[in-house]
Amino acid sequence: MERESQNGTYVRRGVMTEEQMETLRKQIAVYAVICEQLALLHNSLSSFHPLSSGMNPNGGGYFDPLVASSSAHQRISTRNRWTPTSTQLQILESIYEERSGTPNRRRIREIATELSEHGQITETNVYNWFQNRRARSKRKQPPHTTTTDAGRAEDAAVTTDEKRSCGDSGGFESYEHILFPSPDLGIEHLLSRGELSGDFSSYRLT
Amino acid sequence: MERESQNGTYVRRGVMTEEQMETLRKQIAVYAVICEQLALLHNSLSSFHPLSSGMNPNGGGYFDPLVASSSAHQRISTRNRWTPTSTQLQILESIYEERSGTPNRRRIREIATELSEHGQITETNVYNWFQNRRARSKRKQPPHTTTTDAGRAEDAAVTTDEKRSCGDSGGFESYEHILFPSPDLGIEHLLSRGELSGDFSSYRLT
DNA sequence: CGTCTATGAATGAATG
DNA sequence: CATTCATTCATAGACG
Repeated sequence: MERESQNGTYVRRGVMTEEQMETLRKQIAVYAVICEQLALLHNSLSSFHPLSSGMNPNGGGYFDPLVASSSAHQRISTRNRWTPTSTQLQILESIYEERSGTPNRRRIREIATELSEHGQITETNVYNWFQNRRARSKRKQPPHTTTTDAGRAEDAAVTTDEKRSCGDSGGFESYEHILFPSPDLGIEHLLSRGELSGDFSSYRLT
Repeated sequence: MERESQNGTYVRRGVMTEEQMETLRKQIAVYAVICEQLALLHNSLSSFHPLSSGMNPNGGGYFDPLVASSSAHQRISTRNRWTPTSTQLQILESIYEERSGTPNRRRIREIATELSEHGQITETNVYNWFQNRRARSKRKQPPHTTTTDAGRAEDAAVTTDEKRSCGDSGGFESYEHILFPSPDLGIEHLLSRGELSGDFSSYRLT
């Protein structure tokens, strides 16, 4: 299946800041979950009403638990390091956004408890996550202390450090013209046309 | 389990009208497209820092046979990974040699600035380079205990170092791989995997 | 063309 | 907190 990707999807390279990337990634994570849900739904529905999509001819809506994809060589085997599930990540990200301060011990515990419903997790994991998250997002803004930073000014042209440019969170508004310059296939377009909710905070997929 | 319906618009589990089915199918299709878009986008500007205008083989002994003149809008990129020019590499190596210590933030910046004379580079690149360099050289040399390095062969043998590991969360381990298993991510892919995090009914995006 | 290898990058955890 | 370490993922090139 080949996509169109004609002129429409042309994207200017080199215009996205690190922060924008993060926002994008979050959005992607959200869509991933949505799609998973839809996929599951689809699977269960398929048993009643087989669709044309190349599903498992089995019709049961089930799957092979360990599909070796084309280039995937992932081992589901033993890994000791905690890895957040996408759901957990989403929650963590939202929490991170709403309060920039370090969650105190109490808060950490709450978060850990909540997240444990979506997968294995410990308080230490949560703690570390916040530590790292903060430290790493901080590393991208440092050169902004002084206006008379002439010596560094030229860096912007070369290394193009991220410049603070987005203050919103979770919204596409600021980027859509960058992300989807094509007027016929923008996110806003897609969202507004369907019966599906266009707002993340209120969508529900029973 | 059965949703109480006040009017006919509610869906009772297991009983779906054709119309609802159609709606659902549309939703799936729409999300599939969105995800594709996001995936594509991700591929296009994968790297969080702009490496515009490609790698200029300026002064390097290398130049890409594929660099062309930035006309092929397709996905010319995927060439996102920074690759040091030979000149840069030499400098990096020499710096690494002279002070095996840790180049601090300040130093990194200097190096990056200097190397930018010989090609596109960012501080992050330099940072990563040293990071990797150190780690790599450490992994090779340390078995200097000589005689005992025979037992070192089994690296995959999980050295009983069971830290505070977490089992699985009943879902996938890393969301990113689910998201971008391959350039051709589509609903089919999601459907074929059919795996999801078990419960997703209560996540919120705020 | 498929596989292997070197290496840039991402990230959980540890250390000061 | 700021840095650093360790492990892993992903991909560009090399190789056959």
